[in-house]
Amino acid sequence: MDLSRFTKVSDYEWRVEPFGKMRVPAVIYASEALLREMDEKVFEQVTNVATLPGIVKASYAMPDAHWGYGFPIGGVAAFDPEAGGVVSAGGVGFDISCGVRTLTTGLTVADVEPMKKALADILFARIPAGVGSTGSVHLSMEEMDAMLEGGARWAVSRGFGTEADLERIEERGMMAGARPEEVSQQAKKRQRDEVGTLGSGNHYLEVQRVAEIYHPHIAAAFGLKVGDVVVSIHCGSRGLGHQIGTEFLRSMALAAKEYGIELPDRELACAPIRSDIGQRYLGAMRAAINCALANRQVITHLAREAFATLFPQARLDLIYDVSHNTCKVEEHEVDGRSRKLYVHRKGATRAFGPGRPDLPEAFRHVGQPVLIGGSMGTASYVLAGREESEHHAWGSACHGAGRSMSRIQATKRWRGRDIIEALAVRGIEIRAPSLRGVAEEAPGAYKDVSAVVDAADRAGLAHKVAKLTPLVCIKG
DNA sequence: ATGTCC
Repeated sequence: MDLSRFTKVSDYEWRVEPFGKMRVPAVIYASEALLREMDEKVFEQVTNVATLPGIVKASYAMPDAHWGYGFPIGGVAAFDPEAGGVVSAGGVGFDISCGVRTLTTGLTVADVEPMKKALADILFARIPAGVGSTGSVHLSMEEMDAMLEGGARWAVSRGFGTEADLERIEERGMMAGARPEEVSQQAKKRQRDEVGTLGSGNHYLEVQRVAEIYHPHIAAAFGLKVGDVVVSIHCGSRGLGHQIGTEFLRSMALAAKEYGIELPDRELACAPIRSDIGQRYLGAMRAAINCALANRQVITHLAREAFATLFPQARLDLIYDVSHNTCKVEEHEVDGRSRKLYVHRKGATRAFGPGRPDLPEAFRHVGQPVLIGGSMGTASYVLAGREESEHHAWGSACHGAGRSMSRIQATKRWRGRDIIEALAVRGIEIRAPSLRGVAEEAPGAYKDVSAVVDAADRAGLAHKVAKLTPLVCIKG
C-alpha cells in the first residue's frame, strides 16, 4: 500500500480526504507496518464505499482488512435512511452472521492435555465439518421458518442448550425483524440438513488454553484465568446465508440502476434502505442471522455431549457469542444528535463499550467481549469494547488475522499432511475432512493475528484482554 | 464463505 495518499491522524489511524465522488473520508485503523502490507485493493474498496448514498461520517477499515467482494473484508460503514442511505448485500458478505462464540469449560490444561487426542477424535466424530456437510438435525419447511424466526432461542426450545445460554448471545439469541418469507425456497432447501454443521474454509471448533491475561479485571468479569481451557466455535449461516447473498446481490444490482445509484464498482450493488428490495433483504438477512445463531447453538450442544463423554465434570458455559458479518440498526451519536443508523460490519466485530443496556449484566460494567478468531494453529484473542471505540468506527473492531495469501497460492506452497504433522509436533491436534482445506488454511497464509490485535488495542478500538492458544482444532 | 461452475 502506498502511504503517501494518507493523512496520518495517529500512529494507528490513517485518513483519506474525500476525492472524486467520495461523500465522506475513508479511515483505516492499522499500524504503519500493517498498512504497508495491506492489499492495494483495500484503498480502492474503502474509498469506493465512501461514495455510496447516505453514508455517515466515514468509510472505515479495520487492521485486518483485505480484498473482499465490493466492500473490503474488515470494512465498517453506517448509512442513514433519512439521508437516502442504502443497504448492501456485499457490505454484509456472503457468510451472513459468521461469528465466534467462546465457552469456559471449568477444566484446566492439566485436565485436558493427557486426553487431547481422544478429545479431538470424539469432537471430530460428532461435529460435522467440511463443504456440504450435513448433520443430525433435519428441518421440515415449518421448522425451518421457526428456526429462521427464533435463532438460538429456537435451538434451546428444541433441547439444544439452556435458557442461560441465551443471555450470553448478541440480541439475546434472537434477531428481531426476521422475515423467513423473504428467504427463497432454494436457500431453505440448502439449509435443510446443515443446521449444526461447521462448514469449511476458516471455520472451526477449537479447544484452547488461556495463555496470557493482559487485563485481569476484565478477564475476571469474563471468567478467564491463565491455564483455563475454553472452547471457541467459529462458523456462520452455511448454505442459506450464501444463497441469500447471491440472490440479493443480483437483485440489488438491478435496484441500484433503477434508483439511479451510481456505483464505482458493480460489486457494491445496493438498494435504498427505504425501498422494497432493501426491506426484503434486511428481513432475509435477519433470518440468516438467526440461522447462524441457531447453528452455533446446536454445535455448542454437540460439543457439550462430546466433552461429557471424557470429562463428566466439565461445564461448558457461554462467555459470549458475537457476529462479524451483519447489518444492524443502531443508535449512534453524530455531532451531538442521536441517529438511527444501518451499520454494516463485514469482517468486523461489534465492540460496544461499558454501560450498554443490551450487554449481559455480568460484564456490562467492563464492556462487550470481542472474540477474535485466529487462523489454524495460531492464537485467538479476547478483547473488550471500550467507550472510545464508539467514537471511532461505530463501536467496531477487527475480526481475525485476515488472509495474506490466496487459497490457490497456499495449496501450491504447502501440503495438508505436512501442516498437520508440524502442528502435532507443537502439541496442536488438528482434525479435518479435507487435506486441501488444511493447506489452504496454512498458518503462513494469514497475517500475524497478534499484530492485528495490537493495532486494534492501540487504535482504541478495543482493550486486549486475553490470549488463547489452540490445543485441539476441528477444522471445517 | 460456498452443493468451490446450473
